[in-house]
Amino acid sequence: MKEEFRLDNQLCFRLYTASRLLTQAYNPLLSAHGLTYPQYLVLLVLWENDAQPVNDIAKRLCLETNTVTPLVQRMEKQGIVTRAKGTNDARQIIVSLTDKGQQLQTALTDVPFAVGGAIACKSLTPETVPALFQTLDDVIAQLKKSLKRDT
Amino acid sequence: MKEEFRLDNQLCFRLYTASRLLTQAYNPLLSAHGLTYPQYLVLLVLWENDAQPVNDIAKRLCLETNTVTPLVQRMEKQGIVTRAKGTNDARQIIVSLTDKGQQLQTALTDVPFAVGGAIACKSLTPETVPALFQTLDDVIAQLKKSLKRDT
DNA sequence: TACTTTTGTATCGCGAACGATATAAATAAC
DNA sequence: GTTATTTATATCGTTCGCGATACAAAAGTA
Repeated sequence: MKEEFRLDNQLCFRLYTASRLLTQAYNPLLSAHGLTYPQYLVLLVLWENDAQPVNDIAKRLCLETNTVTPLVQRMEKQGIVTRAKGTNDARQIIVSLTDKGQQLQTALTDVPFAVGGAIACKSLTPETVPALFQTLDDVIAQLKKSLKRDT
Repeated sequence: MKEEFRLDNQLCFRLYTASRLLTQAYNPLLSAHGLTYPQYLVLLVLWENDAQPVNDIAKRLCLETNTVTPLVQRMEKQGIVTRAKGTNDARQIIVSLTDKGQQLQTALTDVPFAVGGAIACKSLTPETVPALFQTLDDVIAQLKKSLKRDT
């Protein structure tokens, strides 16, 4: 059994597991408002900048448009966002928050704190978190480059 | 716009993105052999310990059995593993590697190196990686505790 | 022994993710 | 100005991931 194949030596498995479990921690908080985690991400994007085309949302979340399109369509059905043809570019679909979508920000105020509580551990301190963020950002940037190259 | 809602302050979004992109880096290497990343994880588990019940595989990967069952069924169809009723406990399904499943380890020898190359960046050094692993393991352990509590 | 509870898999349904493909609008090339 | 190419979404098919549920085998209890 080669060392490189040991599950405990895999960065990807750790990221995969941490991501899934942390998403699960969000779940009860979000589903109480009829939301999924990816839908919450779309809300975070729109709360920062309302009225964006599908493509911009996808780029911001590093997702493909064929993931974002049905995601946003479901959110439209729930009355959280509206989808309207772009005026400058008729190909674009501009996604905007409805009042309900705006108000969700207030309803979800305590979500970041609740999740922060669920994840709090001695490895996550005001001193270590910035380094962790930096590392993950670096890895993400590097992967974007690598994945772009062999397209 | 509250600071806690900024996408750039979210640990979960970073983990989610890093996990997805790193999985994408595995994809061309694995799909060349008809494998997906979760199937590769099952292989890693079985290469470490062959002939395990579905439940043990699921626990090792922090997945539910209703995710692993169909995953393993697909691998059985591909002739990578076999599924047999347990002898001690007739409820268990013991998943074992076929010859083809064993041989895949040789065929995939260079996967860890190729992925290592795709992800190599200045934030990942022999000095920093252990700390990163430790932090992620800590976060995962903490989340397991938190998620178990409110069941 | 009979009855209840727990445990191990499996099935179902839905929402992601994403590769492949389609379509219309915008842009570039000629 | 017509044709070719690129760009922005959308649709389709497959595989996860997981909550809810079903069911049989095992373990515990009366």
